Amino acid sequence: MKLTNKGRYAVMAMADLASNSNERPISLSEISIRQNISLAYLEQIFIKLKINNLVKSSRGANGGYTLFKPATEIKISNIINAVDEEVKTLNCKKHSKRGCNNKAVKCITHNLWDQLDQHINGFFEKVKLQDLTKQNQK
Amino acid sequence: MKLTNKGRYAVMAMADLASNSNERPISLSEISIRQNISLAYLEQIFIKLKINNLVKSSRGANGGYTLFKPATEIKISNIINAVDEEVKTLNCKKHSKRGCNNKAVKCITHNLWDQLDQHINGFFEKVKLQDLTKQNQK
DNA sequence: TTAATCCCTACTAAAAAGGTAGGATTTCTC
DNA sequence: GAGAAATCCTACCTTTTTAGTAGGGATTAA
Ligand code: FES
Ligand code: FES
Repeated sequence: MKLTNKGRYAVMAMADLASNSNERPISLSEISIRQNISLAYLEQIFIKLKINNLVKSSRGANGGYTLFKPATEIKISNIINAVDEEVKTLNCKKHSKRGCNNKAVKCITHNLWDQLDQHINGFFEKVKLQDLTKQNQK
Repeated sequence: MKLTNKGRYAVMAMADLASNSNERPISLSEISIRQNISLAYLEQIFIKLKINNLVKSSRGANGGYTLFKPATEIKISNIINAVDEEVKTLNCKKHSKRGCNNKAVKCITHNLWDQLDQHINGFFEKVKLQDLTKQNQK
């Protein structure tokens, strides 16, 4: 399973966007400063967020990014998946009959990882971006 | 967060041990063949399992490993932790006041990762090695 | 026209993962 | 006592992934 800075940064940046936007686009340099993430790295992350229809961009001076849809409709899982950080706990291909280690049968721990997978993804499905905005932080 | 082959192998090997032992010690070469894991790599894993009192060893011919305590009393979290695969989703030090990125305050996503952490670790705490033995596989 | 901004591609340094290699030590069995 | 089977121990290595950096190009508001 993977969960690294890229995924964390993506969620941080989206939360920043959701917290600070009031219609106007937010530039990456703003986010870079507020969240202390390198601008060039942010750019790479936002390309993926854009491709996945989580944000839209406006170019040129005073440009920046805005959420593509309301923060109530964006799941954390959408963000994580967008930046290629799928939560993958299984070692084998999920929809194959074969197990890991090239065996013909699923291994003894397969069910465990499968359940964990559902457990984690269920969590990411439940939480919305809205839940992370300043307004909702206690 | 980390969850890689090492942790998976450790759980697999422990499940193998729990499934196949009838008092006599099980050698790593047996496990290596059954689970298709390199012997030398298994050795490294078992050193850690031993240090953490999850297995005990008997050296010499006919030696091998046995569970240190009943499979009903070994949690998956014990195994994962033993091989240094702690589930760590937070970027910052948990018990510090400082946030990630060296900020003085916890970041906007901190609570999310903290909850995820508890979610996953709760799962690993609930499941016992016994649940993975052949007898319990449907 | 200029500055701010997104867009795009390529490269790279450092760390982690996933082992391999080689030998030393212990203990059972013949 | 010799050999074989096993654990123990340390060092090294290769590949992949992570986490960026660098350098420019295209677009647009003022
Ligand atoms: S993880 Fe699916 S078969 Fe081992
Ligand atoms: S993850 Fe704890 S402060 Fe950001």
